[in-house]
Amino acid sequence: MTPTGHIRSLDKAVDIIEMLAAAPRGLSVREIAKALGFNASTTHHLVSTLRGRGFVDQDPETRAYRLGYRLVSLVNEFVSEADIYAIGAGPIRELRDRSGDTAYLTVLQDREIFVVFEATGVNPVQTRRPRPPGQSCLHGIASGKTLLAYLPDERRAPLLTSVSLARFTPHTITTPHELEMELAAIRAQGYALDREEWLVGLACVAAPVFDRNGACVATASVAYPAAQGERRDALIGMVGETAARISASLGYVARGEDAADAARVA
Amino acid sequence: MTPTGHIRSLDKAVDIIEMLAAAPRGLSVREIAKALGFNASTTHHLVSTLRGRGFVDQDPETRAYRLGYRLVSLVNEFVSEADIYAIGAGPIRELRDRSGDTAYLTVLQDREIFVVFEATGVNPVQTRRPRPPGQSCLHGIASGKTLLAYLPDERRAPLLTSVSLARFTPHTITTPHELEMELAAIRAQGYALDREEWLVGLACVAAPVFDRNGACVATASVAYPAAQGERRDALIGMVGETAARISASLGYVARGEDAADAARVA
DNA sequence: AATACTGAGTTCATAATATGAAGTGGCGAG
DNA sequence: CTCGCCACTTCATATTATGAACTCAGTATT
Repeated sequence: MTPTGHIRSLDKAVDIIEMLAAAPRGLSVREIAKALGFNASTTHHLVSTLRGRGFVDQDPETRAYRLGYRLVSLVNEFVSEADIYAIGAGPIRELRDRSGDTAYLTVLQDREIFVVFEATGVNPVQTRRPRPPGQSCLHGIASGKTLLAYLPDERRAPLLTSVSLARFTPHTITTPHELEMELAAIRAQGYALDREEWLVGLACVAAPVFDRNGACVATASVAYPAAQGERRDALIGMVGETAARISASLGYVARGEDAADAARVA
Repeated sequence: MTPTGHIRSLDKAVDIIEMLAAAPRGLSVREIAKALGFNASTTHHLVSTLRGRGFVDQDPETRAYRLGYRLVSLVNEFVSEADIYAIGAGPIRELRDRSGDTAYLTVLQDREIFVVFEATGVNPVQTRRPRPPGQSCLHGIASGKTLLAYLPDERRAPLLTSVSLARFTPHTITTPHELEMELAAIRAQGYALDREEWLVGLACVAAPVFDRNGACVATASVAYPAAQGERRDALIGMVGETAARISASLGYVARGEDAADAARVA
């Protein structure tokens, strides 16, 4: 169970940080110690060390501890400097390792889909075809449909009217109405499928990646042989987890209602 | 020097986290160990423990370590749930303890200034006066001027035209032009002063608090006897630090140019 | 007003554990 | 093929985190 060289005191410190993160109003040493089953003295030493580094703040009057400004600013500086590629490559490779399929990280640039990173899998699927020049394929692949689905209305509308809904296979969506229905379905379920719409024999699953402002800035996706239809649900799960993880690394927080929470006042 | 019960391994882990936060592209175990002067094995144990908790991510191919999604999401959840009061009260109390003066945390609600939290100091200053009903005092106090100064133009303009620039003392700013000049100066220097503009004998220093979107959502301020003019510069420093710290806790990152960095692609 | 709680922070002997030198295995360069 | 580099593991040992008991201060109870 325990990996080699697990450092206990650090593990405890992480427990404390996790606990404090879930308690915006702050906690006393005693509360932490009791909840986590630590000795009060040990807890105090740990918290005090964290406080010395600004990872934890203490209210000088109530003596309650709370997540510290240093930790918050550290993470936020990291998030604002990190780019999609640096953060996404690792999880996409893990997705490839878990699924065995080729996994992709894609973004929308201008009106073209762009593969930021690709981790080639061991399962053999043909995923490339001669690219008709000037023809966008946003409507024919899972990642393209995902990027379209989560685009703000004012950007999606012009794109939809100008994009040619070229047919690639018998399954390609070729009418604006069908496409709108499909995009709505994608938003409702949180992932997109490609059922041999771009290349016969090729199936895909894609899920949206959000940044800290809740904008869909990328997709995670895998391509697998359409013949292995029974793997679909498992892949949906994996792709969703991967996308959620990259989103979290970008500072995305799933919100209940709106984003105004952050600025609310007691 | 070392506070009681300083836990070394945790301190080292914090060093590692700080280092990783400054390296969005990731670092190898060796690089970390060399830079921090740790044994490679020790470093590996620490990093491995952090990885086990998701505080650090490892690229499965390059094996480079990077700040982990769990840590990022933890902090961002904390930030979006925490409110100004919970985060600001501690630092404001510390400001009071450092300065000896009464310290305030204020916000703008509708068109009125509202004291979210007040830490009463030991230095005696009269800070209250009979409040003329219906009369706003945004233009007469340091925190009010700060809130006005950092308001987006479209919100400031209507407020400035509707606010009555009532005179409270001989030093009160009473013309729209003077006020505009003052607000510009406040934005340029990053803090505001009140030179007996509201109450004779009362001086104030205020600095803006920003949230993660860069909006000024509050101010930190202190009130001190105008007779102690020589303390002004020291107070400006303290108030500025306090405000910066609260801003950092709210997820604010001072940005070089614009806020689009977060969404940039490699 | 005196007493008993409760909780933060400290102390210190000791058991527990992080440490780091040396070693393994895997990968890439020459 | 060999060498060197690096992530990772091992394990004996010295370092260090641990926790029972304590102090101190504030607050509730009698």
